[in-house]
Amino acid sequence: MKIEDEIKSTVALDISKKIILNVIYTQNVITDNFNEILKPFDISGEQYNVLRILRGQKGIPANMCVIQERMLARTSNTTRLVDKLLLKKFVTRNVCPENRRKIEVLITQKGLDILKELDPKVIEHEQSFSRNLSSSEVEQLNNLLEKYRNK
Amino acid sequence: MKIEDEIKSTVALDISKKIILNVIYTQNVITDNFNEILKPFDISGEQYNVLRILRGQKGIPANMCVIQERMLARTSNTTRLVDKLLLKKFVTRNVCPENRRKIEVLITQKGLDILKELDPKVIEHEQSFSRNLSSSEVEQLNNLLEKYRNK
DNA sequence: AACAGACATTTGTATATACAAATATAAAAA
DNA sequence: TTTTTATATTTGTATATACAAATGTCTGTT
Repeated sequence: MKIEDEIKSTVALDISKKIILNVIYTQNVITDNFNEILKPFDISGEQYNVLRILRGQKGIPANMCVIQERMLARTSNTTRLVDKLLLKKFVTRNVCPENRRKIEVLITQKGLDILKELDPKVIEHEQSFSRNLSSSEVEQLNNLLEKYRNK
Repeated sequence: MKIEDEIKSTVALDISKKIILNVIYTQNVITDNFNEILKPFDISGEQYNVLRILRGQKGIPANMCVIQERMLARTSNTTRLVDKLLLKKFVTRNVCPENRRKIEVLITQKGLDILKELDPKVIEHEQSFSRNLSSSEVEQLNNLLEKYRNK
């Protein structure tokens, strides 16, 4: 569906505006869809994102800065995000012995387990969208987005 | 900058995942940038969006449903959004005389004025991104996004 | 050792959002 | 006319987020 129809626009849109709306709207579709997947697991998209970062650390503890700079949306509150994960016992949190300003966050087995359970659903989610495009179109879309956003 | 670098990814990403991250990240860049523009005007992106919808009505009152279905992100709380605009006197709100379940929302002159002041800044914002692409690439990006998100 | 400045994280507060339940009105059915 | 169902919006509550200020720790300088 064209973006004008999605937002029931009555006037013709400038192409520059159309792209903006298209990117925002597409992101909404993706995340709404993804939240549906996460809902039964009682975990938010941001929390999932943090767990993924921690798994990617392969056992190396991550401190708050590291988590923050790897997140998609730089939130101002990594602390409370990790709090939630701690409550659910998906992570552990300890003061770093070498530098006590830092916090070492690690994913637990329980955290790894929930990620493992989610993995196939997440892959299916990702592919369900890219299946709409040919493999060269997928490449193109990636390149165009990267080129587009660079200020 | 490539998305892997933006999120400091250590592992190679699957192309389907890369697109997702690229769309989300690009949307973040766009909205962060846009919020900077809005900040001095003490108005949020959502509030701006509602004002645009109301201006598009060209004097025809909009009720809550209409506003909601034209918004990019279907928020569950149009009421409180309109409340904020009402406080700033950017809109008026009245019970619809024909159907008293409905609410008629109209943009005020003050609302039109702030939009007018924002117009050139918004256009510059939109174009600053699309200037990175040729006109055929802009078309392509639009088409690919529309094709991509359709489930 | 004492101090200044930088760094990493946390907390306070105000605002925003999500979701469910509640209210109010209208239209249709019994 | 009363009851039921649908529609439109609002409210309550819990959670999330943004931004600034505060806390605790470290490093280098005097």
